Amino acid sequence: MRDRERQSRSLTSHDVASMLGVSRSMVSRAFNPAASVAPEMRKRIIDAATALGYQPNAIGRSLQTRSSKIVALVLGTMENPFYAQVLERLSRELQLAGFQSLLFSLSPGQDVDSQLPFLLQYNVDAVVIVSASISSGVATRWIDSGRRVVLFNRTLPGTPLPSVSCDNVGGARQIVDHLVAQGCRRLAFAAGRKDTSTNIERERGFLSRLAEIGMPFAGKTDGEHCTFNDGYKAAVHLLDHKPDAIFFANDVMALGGMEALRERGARVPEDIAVVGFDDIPAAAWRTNSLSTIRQPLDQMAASAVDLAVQDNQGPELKVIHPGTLVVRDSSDKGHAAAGRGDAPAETSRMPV
Amino acid sequence: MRDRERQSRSLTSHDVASMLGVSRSMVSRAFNPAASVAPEMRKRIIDAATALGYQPNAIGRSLQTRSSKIVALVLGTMENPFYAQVLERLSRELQLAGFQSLLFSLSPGQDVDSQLPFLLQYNVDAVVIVSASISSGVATRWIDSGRRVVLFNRTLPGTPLPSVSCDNVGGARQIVDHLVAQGCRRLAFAAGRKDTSTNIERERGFLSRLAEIGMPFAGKTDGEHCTFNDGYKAAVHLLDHKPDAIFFANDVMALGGMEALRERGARVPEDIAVVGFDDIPAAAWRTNSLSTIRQPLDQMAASAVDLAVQDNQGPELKVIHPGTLVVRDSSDKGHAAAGRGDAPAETSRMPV
DNA sequence: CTGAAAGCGCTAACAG
DNA sequence: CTGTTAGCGCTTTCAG
Repeated sequence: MRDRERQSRSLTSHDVASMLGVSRSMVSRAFNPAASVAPEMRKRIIDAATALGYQPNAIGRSLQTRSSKIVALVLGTMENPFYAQVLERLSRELQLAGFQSLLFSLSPGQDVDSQLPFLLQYNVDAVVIVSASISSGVATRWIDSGRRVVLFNRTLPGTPLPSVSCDNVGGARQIVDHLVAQGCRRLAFAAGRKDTSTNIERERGFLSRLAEIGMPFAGKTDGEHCTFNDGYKAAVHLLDHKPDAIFFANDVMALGGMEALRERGARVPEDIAVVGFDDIPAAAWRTNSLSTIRQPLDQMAASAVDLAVQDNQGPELKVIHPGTLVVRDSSDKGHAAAGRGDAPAETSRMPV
Repeated sequence: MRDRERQSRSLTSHDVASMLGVSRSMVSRAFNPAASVAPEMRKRIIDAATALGYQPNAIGRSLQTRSSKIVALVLGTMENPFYAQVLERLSRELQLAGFQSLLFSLSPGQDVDSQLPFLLQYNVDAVVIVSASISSGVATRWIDSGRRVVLFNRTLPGTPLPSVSCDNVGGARQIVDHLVAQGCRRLAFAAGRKDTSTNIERERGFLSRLAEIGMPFAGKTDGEHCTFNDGYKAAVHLLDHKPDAIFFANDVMALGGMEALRERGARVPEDIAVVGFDDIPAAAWRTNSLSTIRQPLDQMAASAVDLAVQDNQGPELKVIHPGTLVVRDSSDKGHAAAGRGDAPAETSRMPV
């Protein structure tokens, strides 16, 4: 239908400009909605550009504008499927806002600091740190360099770094109330990594709510990591404390824990109720049917993108989204051993 | 210890050059190992640069060299945890080779074509397409533009696009042999999406091996997608055919299928053996203990990076890595109902 | 081995 | 509204 170039040298604004007998500035302006250009002029340029297959070169533009329209996403291991979801939402949300995502996958043990020079080299407009640790020294150097840093599901005490996270404290408190309402009286907590703010907050919420209602807690374990295996081991240890409910720091651990419980002959939820945190896809699989706190990923991703690239330097430097308690079989004594339908239990009962 | 700038304007090669009384060219050369520079001169420059905190700006360099040192990673949804692993390995491998990864997460139904203009804008050196469909028209346009396109776990018949994948046909054949050795005689196949090459190849291997050994197959289902739910439904349907073994097109489906089987009272593996494909982390969880074909991700990622950025324009345009059969409880009739140890079954028995 | 000059592709300030 | 001019930060001939 229309001609198409076959040369490998890419076109420049000069090419389309000279073909139309206008200046390079005009084709630049034509692609900038905010620039004032005669409507028919703009149309003529855009038409010619599309016919030729011309697209403004982002590298050239970045050099001039000092903005690459790229946001760096830094994350550690993705052993926890929750982070795969986070990554997906964040990058989609960024695309919607006209940004691209540069991915930095850190090897275990490696911290952000070592990769920072590379980020700087690419003039990224902002950095979203998802599941990795950053030292406060580096963080302030970043802020000084004028770039924005946003922490996702992490907070860094002592630095004014904007962050967005789920209400871990509130979620844990919801869980306590739910378990107590189910008739549980001996609640235990299986912690993940001690040095992550998510884990610390979930534990704090759990303990504080228990204290408020005057109920002693049955026991807790400290974990090295947050894996299926850690959950398994935690459950084995916690069995010594004879709990009637265990709150695991995240879903992956809870799944491991449930397996241990089943093997030891403890029925879930009749003998021991189990609740996790995150609402990963596997939690909804009816094999597991794990009660959990659902993190509002879409809203969290949107907030993160706002903080990273929108220039609403508003007051909300720490955005906290409430999570939703999703009650499934693992903690629902009322429905325990009730009849099951024909389709997998992807739908779940929500609390009233 | 050493002084550190606190200005937000970033340093340029000019800054360090003028401080040392040399030309900008020299500092550029100092950072290029291939350039000929007097050793002590290079040291002087590098020292000054590090003291100042100077790093060459990648955008400026890209403009000049026409190489951004960025590779685009295109992928669809990450509902299947296998792709999270793929992403992680690919980006790590790229970093090792000195490249950064630009991530393109496509919404369901969206194809690569629509995002292509953006990729072009950033002068990415190559594109690795992981789990998405690309039209052959677009593919050839890409090749014409001089950039390299590599398909990961996908092939696009009719185009000479380099690809790297696991030996799906061979893996499926291994599975048939294994199941037959276990005494199974009525093998069924639960397919995933009909339009993915992985699914097609796995089915072909399965059927061809059955034909070779003269064994009829017990039945198969066609899936719309590749989810847990699809596996569940497939298992329900396949039960009508009274199979004694089911090969699911991937692990996620197999997990869904096993759940359906358990609910219907079919014991795994005693009544029905189950095998998946991919070896996602959840397959090793002892809850599931799913036999599967492990894809050699590290090697596959390395190959993909080679094809994408190394200039070994060798003959191997289609790299196929063999998978490894991992036998776990779900297909191991010999060990079925055997005693279990104290630790989760992360280790697995390999075939002799 | 080093310096000077040119230019990658683009946008923005300044005139008209 | 449009053209001209001047760089963004870097590498790369080309001379010396």
